[in-house]
Amino acid sequence: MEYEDRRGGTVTAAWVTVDLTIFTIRDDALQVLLIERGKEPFEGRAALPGGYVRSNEALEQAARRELREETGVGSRHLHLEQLGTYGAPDRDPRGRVVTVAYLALGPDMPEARAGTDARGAHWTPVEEALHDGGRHLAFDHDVILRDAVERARTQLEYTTIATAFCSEPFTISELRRVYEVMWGQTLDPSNFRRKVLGADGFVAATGERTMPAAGRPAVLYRRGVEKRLVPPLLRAAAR
Amino acid sequence: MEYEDRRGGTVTAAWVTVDLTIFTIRDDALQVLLIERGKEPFEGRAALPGGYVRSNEALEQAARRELREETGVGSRHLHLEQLGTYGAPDRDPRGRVVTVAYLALGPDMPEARAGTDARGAHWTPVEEALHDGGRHLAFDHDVILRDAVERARTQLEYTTIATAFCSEPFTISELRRVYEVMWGQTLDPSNFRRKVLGADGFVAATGERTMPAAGRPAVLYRRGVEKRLVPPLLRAAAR
DNA sequence: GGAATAGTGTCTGTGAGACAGTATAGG
DNA sequence: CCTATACTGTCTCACAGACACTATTCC
Repeated sequence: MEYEDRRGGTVTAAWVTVDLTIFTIRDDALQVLLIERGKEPFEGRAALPGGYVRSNEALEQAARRELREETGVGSRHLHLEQLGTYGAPDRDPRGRVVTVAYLALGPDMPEARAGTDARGAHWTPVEEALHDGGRHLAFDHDVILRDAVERARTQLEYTTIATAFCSEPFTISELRRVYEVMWGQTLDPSNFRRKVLGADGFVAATGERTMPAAGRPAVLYRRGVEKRLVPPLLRAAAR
Repeated sequence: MEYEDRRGGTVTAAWVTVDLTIFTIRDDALQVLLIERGKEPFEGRAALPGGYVRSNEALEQAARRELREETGVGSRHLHLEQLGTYGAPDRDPRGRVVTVAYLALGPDMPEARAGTDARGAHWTPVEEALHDGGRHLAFDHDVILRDAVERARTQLEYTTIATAFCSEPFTISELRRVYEVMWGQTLDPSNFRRKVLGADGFVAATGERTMPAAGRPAVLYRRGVEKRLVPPLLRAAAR
C-alpha cells in the first residue's frame, strides 16, 4: 500500500491510533492514567492508554471505546475533547503510525483496570510522570502529556470544564480546589465564589447542603449548562 | 494491510492527508482559498487545498509544502496551526482517509495558482462558501471550514494573531479592520487603540508613518513578540 | 476653510484583588 | 467557650465602553 504521487513524492498508508490523556484530581494532585506496556516496542515502559482505530469507527468513537476499556467508566460522564494529532515519521519504530490524542477529564475514578495490551494501569501524579524534563514515557507521549496539561490549565481559564473534575454534587470549595491544584496557586475564597456564582450557567444550586464533620455546612451545586466562561478567570501568573 | 486486533475488531491502514484552510482578508471580507477539484471523487466541486502526507514527512511539514504549492508563498510569513483531525469512516468514498486540518492566516496574497490535482484555485468569501448552511464543498470540508472560522474568530480574542492578516508595516486602523471584518461588528477606534497599545508585545512601532491621499498620516507598526493577549479582547456579542 | 482620517482625554460603570467581618456547624 | 469551615460586605484600583475633543494632512 504505497505509491508515488504525481509530484514525485512517495506516499504510504499509515496506522491510525488514538491516545488518551485521562486526568483526574487525586490526593490534591493532578494525576494521569498510565499503563505499563506489555509488549514491544517500549515493553515495560509507561505510556498513555490508546489503541488502533477500527475500520468502521469514527475517531471520537474509538477514543470513547478505549476510555471505557481502560477505566471501566462510561464515557458519558467524562469530558472528552480532541487535543491534537502527532505524526512524526519516526515516532513509532514499527512504521508509520499517526495518533490522534484526546484529552479526558473526570472526577476521581475507581482504580483503573488494565487494557488488553497492558500489564497494568495506574494513576500517576503528572509531576512525577514529567519529572526532570520528561523522556520517561513511550513514543512521544511525554510531549502529548505536556501539551495536554497546558491545554487543561488554559481551558480552566476560558471554559467551565473545571466542573468535570468534580463528582456531583459538589461545593464551591471543591471547585476552587480544582483550580488551585491545576494552577499550583491558592485563590481567594471570597473572590472565587463571587466569580463562579456571578457567571451564568457555571454551576447550578441543588438546594442541598453538606453535613461536614467540622465547620459550617456548604451549599451543593451541579454543573451548569454554559461551556464558555466569559469573562475568563485568569491565572495570576499569566497576567 | 488489514488485520484483526486482539479484542475482535478489524483494523485497516488509512491514507493520511492534510487539508488547509487558508484565510486572508480581501475586499473587506474574510476569504478562503478553494480549489476546484480536477478528478474524482467530487470532480468539479470546490474543496480545501490539501494532499497526501508523504512517507518521510511530518504533518506540519506536509502542510507547509501544500501551502507553498497552492499559494506560491513561502510559509514563513504565514501563521500556521493545527486545527483538528477529521476521520469519519465514510468521509472519503475511496476508502479510509484521515485528514489533519490546518489553519493558515496571511495578509492579502497574490492570486493563488492551481495545484497539481486542481483545475484552479480561487479566493472565495467565506460567507459565500458557507451560504445557506453549507453542503457545497467536497468531502466534509464544509465542517472543517466552519470549525476554522470559529477558531479564527475566537483566536482573535485571546491571541495576537490578528496581526498575521496584516502585511507589515501596518496601521492600527488596518488592524482594527481585521477585527471588524472577522467579527462583523464595528469597534470604537479610540478604545481599540488604547487596548492594542496597552498590551505589551502586541505591536511594535516602526517610527515610520503613512503618506495617505487624504487625512492625517498614521503611525506604522510591526507585529510584536507576544502571542497571547492577556487580558483578552472580547467580542461584544460573546459577553 | 473644509473634508478626511489619526489620535487624545475624560467620564463612568463593571469587575477583580485584598481583606475584614459574620454565620453555622461540632466539640 | 473554641475551632473549623462557609459565606458576606466593602474598599480600591484597573480596565472597558461611550463619546467629546484635538491634530495633521490634502484639497
